[in-house]
Amino acid sequence: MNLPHDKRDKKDHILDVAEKLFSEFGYDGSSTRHIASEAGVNMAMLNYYFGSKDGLYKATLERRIKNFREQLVNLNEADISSWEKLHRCIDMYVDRVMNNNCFHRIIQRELSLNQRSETTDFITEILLRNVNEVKRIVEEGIKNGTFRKVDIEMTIASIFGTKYYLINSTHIAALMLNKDLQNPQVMEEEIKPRLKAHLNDFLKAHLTKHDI
Amino acid sequence: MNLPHDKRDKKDHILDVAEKLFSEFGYDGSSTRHIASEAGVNMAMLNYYFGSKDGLYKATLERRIKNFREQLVNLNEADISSWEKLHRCIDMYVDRVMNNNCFHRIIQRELSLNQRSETTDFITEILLRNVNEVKRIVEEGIKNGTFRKVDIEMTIASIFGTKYYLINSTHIAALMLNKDLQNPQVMEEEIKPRLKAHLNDFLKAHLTKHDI
DNA sequence: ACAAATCAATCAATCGATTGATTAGTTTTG
DNA sequence: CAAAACTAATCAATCGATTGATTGATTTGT
Repeated sequence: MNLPHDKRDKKDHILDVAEKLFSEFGYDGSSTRHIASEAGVNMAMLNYYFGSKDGLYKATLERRIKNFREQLVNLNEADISSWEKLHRCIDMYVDRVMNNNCFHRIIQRELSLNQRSETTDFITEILLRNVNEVKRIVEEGIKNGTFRKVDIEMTIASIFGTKYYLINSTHIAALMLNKDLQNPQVMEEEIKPRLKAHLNDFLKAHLTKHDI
Repeated sequence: MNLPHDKRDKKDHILDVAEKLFSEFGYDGSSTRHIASEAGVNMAMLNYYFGSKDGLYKATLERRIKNFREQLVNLNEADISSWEKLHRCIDMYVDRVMNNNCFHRIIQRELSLNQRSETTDFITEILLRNVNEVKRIVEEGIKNGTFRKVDIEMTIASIFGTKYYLINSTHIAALMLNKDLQNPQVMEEEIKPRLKAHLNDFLKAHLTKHDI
């Protein structure tokens, strides 16, 4: 329960706490009272600042999504090989996901609920850009003969699914890897480079045209 | 709202409805009133049959888990190649997951919540068996020289993550694939064989010892 | 064989607790 | 002092759960 220093810090502090609790207990599982007490503020402040619980929820999402948008890079123009594009894309993507794993847990759960809302559509639209970026790179690589012909969509499912498994099935992944995935240092120094290495390694094997 | 014929059918009917709603809205998002009305029974019947909401929840899980246990096959003894073991394992696994995607959505969400409970531990234990089964096959394949040396745990994360992406990120996956993933027939006739083909294809490329 | 007793199944009504939200009043700040 | 920031108290609504009553079928007693 770190006490904030000024107003800006305070709102951000509340958002930090809310994001953490939403990621742990889900939207319905996180009561406004719980969030307020955990953040060390009066319950009414949540409505004062964010209007409603839903407003608070959306605020936690929009804060990250804004950051998301800024980081969107266009690798299309780059005069580099398809391999290099893929390599850089994975590098950026893994960094982004691993550094905001609470946020990604939230949106993952949001997408796994079948109820379609404006929030869901919004998130879907954002994530679809990542998908299409990777898709374009692989398609181009196949077209220019660099890559082997593979099931592109399923390949993408494997790429994105691998990181989903690591950050959304923490319990099992932690037992399997025998690592403490709650520890940020372990994530940063061990898991992140290992995930990058694996994705690059498996994509190399998967996309390379081996002996016919 | 199909009306059941006898008591057994009725309990099963309630479990069917509960499973569907839990998978759609989550545990906290599914009220007992909603479940009861959707199942066409009086609210009190849920407590009468299952003791509590939590009891109903566990009953939905245990019904499938029981089935899970029965399907657990030991591929260890089989006198077949590592490739064949892996192939059969994936085949069984994909079938099982795709045929019970509501159930798998529930347990996946359960694992993504950070709160450890007896239910969580129970599920973790079950799923860990699948992980270890695959792990053993790959380890053995590497040891006897059939497979290339790879990051085993990350490879497993890719296998399980791929299906996870398809059934838990339905919105995005559906847009990416341009398929109706809510349609059971599409899942059965198109997605399932395609996923199997992809997993086998990518694992072949990934685990084969190519030119040194 | 037949009434009495017992049972599981079901219902409407309602319980206390908790939810998100709001109010009216107080303190802080510029 | 006036606006912004904050609080305690309280709101109606909904939550999961329980109650007592009723039904229809089954079992028991004679």
